[in-house]
Amino acid sequence: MAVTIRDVAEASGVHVSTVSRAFSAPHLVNTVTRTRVLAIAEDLGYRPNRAARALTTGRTHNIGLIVADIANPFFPPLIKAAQAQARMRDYHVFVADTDEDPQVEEELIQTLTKQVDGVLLCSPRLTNRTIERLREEIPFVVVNRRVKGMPTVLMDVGRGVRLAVEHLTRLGHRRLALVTGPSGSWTSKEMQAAAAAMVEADVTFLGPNPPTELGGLAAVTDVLASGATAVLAYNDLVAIGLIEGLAARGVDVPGEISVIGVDDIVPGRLSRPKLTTIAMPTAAAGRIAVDLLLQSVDSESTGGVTVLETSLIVRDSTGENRK
Amino acid sequence: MAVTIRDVAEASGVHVSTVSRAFSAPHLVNTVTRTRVLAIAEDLGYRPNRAARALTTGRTHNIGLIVADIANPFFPPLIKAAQAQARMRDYHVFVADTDEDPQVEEELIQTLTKQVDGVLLCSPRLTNRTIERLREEIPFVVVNRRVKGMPTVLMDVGRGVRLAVEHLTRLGHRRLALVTGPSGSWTSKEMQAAAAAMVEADVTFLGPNPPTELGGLAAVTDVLASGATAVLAYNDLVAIGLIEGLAARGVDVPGEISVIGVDDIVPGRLSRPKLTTIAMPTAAAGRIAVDLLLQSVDSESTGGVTVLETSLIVRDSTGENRK
DNA sequence: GTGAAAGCGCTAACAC
DNA sequence: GTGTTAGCGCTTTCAC
Repeated sequence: MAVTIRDVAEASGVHVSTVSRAFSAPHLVNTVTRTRVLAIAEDLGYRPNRAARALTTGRTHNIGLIVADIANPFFPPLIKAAQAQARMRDYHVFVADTDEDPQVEEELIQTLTKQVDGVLLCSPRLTNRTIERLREEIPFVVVNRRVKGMPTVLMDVGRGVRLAVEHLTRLGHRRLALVTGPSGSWTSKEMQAAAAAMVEADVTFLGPNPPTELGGLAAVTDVLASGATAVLAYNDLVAIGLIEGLAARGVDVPGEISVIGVDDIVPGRLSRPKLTTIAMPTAAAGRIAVDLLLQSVDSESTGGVTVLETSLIVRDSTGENRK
Repeated sequence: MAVTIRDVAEASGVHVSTVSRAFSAPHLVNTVTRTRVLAIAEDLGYRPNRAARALTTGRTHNIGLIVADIANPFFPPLIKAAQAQARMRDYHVFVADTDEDPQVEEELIQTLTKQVDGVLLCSPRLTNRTIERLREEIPFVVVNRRVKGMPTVLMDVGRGVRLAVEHLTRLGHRRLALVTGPSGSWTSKEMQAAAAAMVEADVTFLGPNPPTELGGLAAVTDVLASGATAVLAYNDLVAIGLIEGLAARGVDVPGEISVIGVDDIVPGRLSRPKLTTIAMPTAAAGRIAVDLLLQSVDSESTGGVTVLETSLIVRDSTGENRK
């Protein structure tokens, strides 16, 4: 077995409680004793057992991060940032993938609950009811979805949509299409609301669609039928599918139709034409969500909504309306 | 506090040890008692505290997964698969990102060690010495690197290279360039060895290069100077950078130069021309690595190398040599 | 400033 | 088949 607090105590000729204090309440122990104990601990390669500590303190120093799909390019930057921020604060993070299945999501939260101080829920598929019920057992922070009374991190896609529409109208586009996402998506609703409020352009809504390349591919016919000269897609994956589908029909992007995505995922930067997109600050969202979570862990904080700015990144998939 | 084993014991009028057994050794307890206890536990919403359990059993039912960079598109499918497999076996997984920093990597292993039964090291940046030393404290499985005496999961990129070269020679290419990766990369060495062994073609080695789009972009001049009509890149990111750089010089892919990548990441499927690539079975690697790890956790298994097949996916970035 | 003792939630001999 | 007891590694009163 690994070296325990008792080994350190024996080696330094003090009681275990003194060793414990040397680590978790240094000011309570004589400087000389402390430095000696710490030195011996270091020497022996002692590391406090966090799980054992958690048993008495009630703080595991772990958090859970639950996402719908790790492999969706939208999430990795968020996971990376959340994990980095957690590490900065001396927390470890369990990452779990629900495969978009609400039942798995609930099960995961349940089994994780005893081992973490809080859970980050990213784009949860659970009902609000269920989330509120589970909230009794463990603090949450929700990302990318609005849940009443719960700390929430949102990205202001509405602003991005306004910027995008302005960008397009400046390029002479008047007839726009919005290829929406899944019907349950908060982001999709926000986009629709923002687009509908714009008077500069005439926007047709096309959807709902799966939030994937295939979703975009399948929407091409409708887009063409709509007569729009510019399309705003639910996300970059859909936008890429759209561009691909248009190319297959011999329609040039941005020559004949302009396309804008949402998210700013890596493939969008790498595909050609490079995608103009509404950038979602996913890394910032991850970082901030962790801060909020740790904060709410030791302060019983009530809900509160943090909204992060989005921005428009103009690349090569948008151009002047030539019709 | 949440409901504990003691609450269940009281509510069911049995001793805690009976409740414990009802969960962890069901066959040792009378069927009637067991079902009653289980029912009451369910009723109370009791969930065994895994951390407390770990204290006595020595099994945390957690594993650690350490990767160099979560945001690198190569890893998410691996993480996803590993996590899914772990969940199937009732394990949770800590995911940590080292930011390519060996020191962070070691620190992470150290602090994780007490909370996990084993660690999955993906493309570790640590020296073999260090890994072997840390091996004393916790079981490892290493992915994507060869470490003596340690269970290892490798992907046979050599085979992929052979398939790629055959594909290219069949298309009439005789002068090839291999844009290598970072000097320390095991995969890069394997690729060089495999390419050097092919007699059908004349291969120029260009590198080392950073394993990124920028690395590819920067290698364009050398590629052009080499006179090669086809290029094999260290990975898809490099290949995409290469294609981009060639396009900037007015060189058409695959019209004038063919390009093949390695990995089969999402952006490669989405970029245009769609990338011909040597597909790395990352999901399978994650799944199998977890199995090996859990196996070695309770069997003191000695090292052993599992090699997974790669394959060539022909898409649109390769074509006939017209020179 | 330090030691002694109790206890966190659970499992694992050992009795009976 | 079930209760008793001890103890996993640690923190936290409470004495002294």
